[in-house]
Amino acid sequence: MLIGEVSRRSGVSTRMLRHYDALGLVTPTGRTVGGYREYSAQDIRRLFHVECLRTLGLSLNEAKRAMDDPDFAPAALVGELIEHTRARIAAEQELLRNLERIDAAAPAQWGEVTNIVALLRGLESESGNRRQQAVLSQNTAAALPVAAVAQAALSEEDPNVAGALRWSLARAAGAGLAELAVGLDATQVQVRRRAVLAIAAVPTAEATTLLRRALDDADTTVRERAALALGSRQVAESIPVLLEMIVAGRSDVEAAEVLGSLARADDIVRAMRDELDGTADPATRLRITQAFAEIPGAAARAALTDLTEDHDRTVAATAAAIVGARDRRRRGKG
Amino acid sequence: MLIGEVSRRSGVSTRMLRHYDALGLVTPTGRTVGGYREYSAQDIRRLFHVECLRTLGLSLNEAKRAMDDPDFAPAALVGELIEHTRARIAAEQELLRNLERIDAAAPAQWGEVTNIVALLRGLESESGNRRQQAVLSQNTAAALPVAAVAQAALSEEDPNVAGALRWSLARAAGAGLAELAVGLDATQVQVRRRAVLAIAAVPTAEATTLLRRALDDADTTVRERAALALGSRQVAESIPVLLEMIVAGRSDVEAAEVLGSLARADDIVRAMRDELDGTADPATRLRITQAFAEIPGAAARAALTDLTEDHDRTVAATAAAIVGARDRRRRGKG
DNA sequence: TTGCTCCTCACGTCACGTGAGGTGGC
DNA sequence: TTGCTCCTCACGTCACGTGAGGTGGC
Repeated sequence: MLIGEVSRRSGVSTRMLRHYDALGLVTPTGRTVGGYREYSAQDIRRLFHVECLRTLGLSLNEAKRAMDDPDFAPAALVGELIEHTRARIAAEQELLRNLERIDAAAPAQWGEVTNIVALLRGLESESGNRRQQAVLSQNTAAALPVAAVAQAALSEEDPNVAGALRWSLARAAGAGLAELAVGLDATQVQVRRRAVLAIAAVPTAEATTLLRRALDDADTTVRERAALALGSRQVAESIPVLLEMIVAGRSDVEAAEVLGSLARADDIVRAMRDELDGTADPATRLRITQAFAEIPGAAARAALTDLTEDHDRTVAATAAAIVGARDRRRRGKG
Repeated sequence: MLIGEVSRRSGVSTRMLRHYDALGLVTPTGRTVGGYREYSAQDIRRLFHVECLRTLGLSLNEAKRAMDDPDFAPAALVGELIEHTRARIAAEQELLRNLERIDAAAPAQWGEVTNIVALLRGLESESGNRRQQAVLSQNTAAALPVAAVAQAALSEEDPNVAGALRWSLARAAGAGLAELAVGLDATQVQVRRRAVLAIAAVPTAEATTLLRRALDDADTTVRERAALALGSRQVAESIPVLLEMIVAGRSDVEAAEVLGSLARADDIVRAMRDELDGTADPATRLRITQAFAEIPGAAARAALTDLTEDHDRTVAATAAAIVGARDRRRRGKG
């Protein structure tokens, strides 16, 4: 069979058939009188062997060795090919992720692309300083790969870097919330805690909705972070958790401050008086008493006046001091 | 900054820095009196841009265009890069699957590898003939990528090719059963039907265990195929389904034959008499009567003798004919 | 004689590595 | 003077594509 027909049947170009001949990979057994290459059935079979090995990723030289060297066993090379292929796939998938993030950021110029790539690479750095710098050096106006930043915020262990990431997301005005929402459903508590902190920094209605969901979280810290954020947003559902914090003495000062900022003072005072009646522990009663200082209005004042006659002398003294301070403040204003 | 320091800081070889210079990609702004390349801060920044674009998979020429041509927008090229990357990943994953199948077949020589690749490619052919040929041309002694063959058997629509695949798997003496077992749990009925047929062809105890499971399948065909196979293996659990087949008139001849081959004749006869008493449909009663012909032993003979006096004249005549035939056979033997 | 197929030789591609042979500044 | 760095020129790698210029068989 002449080279043209071999090429047509095998799909290998005549150029490559001559090249295989030159390498000694597939040498036609004969030549015609005119000097044309003449391939035997055996040659064709050898050619198909070569093409088969090439589809597995062997180079021409490796294929030659595999076919000519009887000691060159397949097992080792196949194992190596598998390993290399896996590594290539992993690298390509990493590249694809980055490309998709760039695509999502919709950069208008190549300069922005460079910035995004620098950020993505920075976020993957081992050094906390580098990660920090990568986030902080972002241009405010530039396109941001929000999904990547959000995912980084969910897995960032360094508190400083995490803070920078939250700040960056907060500026993105709600973009990236979808990724953070996924973090709220994570099995790992740490991820949920990071998620609630990051969402709390986003000043949008969607963020508020997500924070409401976090109020039911199994983890106390997640619930309390959500409550503090919701309280600052004047969401009444946060009140029970905030009261719980005061009772338990966990971030009770912050919780009291947030409670005080909530508009529905009467409800809160009622709930706090219930808590007060329900416990005998002096430390708890004192914390609740101190929390009254943050609540404005007549109801809180009435509660404090009652407390000045409390049987616990420390509570009574504290209540008296707060009432005195309130009176002075009022007089100062008036 | 001289070329050596630039190279050390950027990780780009001096060779490539000169190459970038030659291409006009990154040209150092100045030269020293001695003719040394001198890179400015601006040049270095440009170099980092180039390297960033290269990590995205841009060629040097594309990077040059991206940086120099202000009309060359990123969106289109990034989209293209994403598409190409996806295509490459898909191709690499296909390659990986094949490599793993070859690895699992543990070929000792490259010739076997070629055979396996030819088989794998043949199985993926559009033409039924080619697929058929690929299976049949397998050397009996050669290493077989059983997993691939099993998966092909589960999805093969051409009945001839499917038969060849089952035959090939049956010879593999139980290898590939794990993949076929997965097919038994498929949501698609067709896959489960193919799975039970393929498993039925495998003459091992593990196959029998799997067939028992198939007796509970939601699909009638799957159950009946399992029952026929189990009956031939003398598994009594198949009896109810086989009886059901006779009653319903589905493959009742085969079912009766299998029932007859089962050793526990008395139990079967009792079950069949129960079925007979429970139905008034003449066609069903006739089929059951005919099925008695396949059951050896005294119990079947007694049942037939009773049936010669059945109020249905066709049933009575059939029973009489079978009893007559049995007597002749016995006399012939004696 | 006209197409067609085949031949050899050789350059181009792409992103480099690796010399050879020579020079400049400490 | 001795290292060290830098210079240019150029070949090699890998798997090809694409000619140029020429020949053989129908």
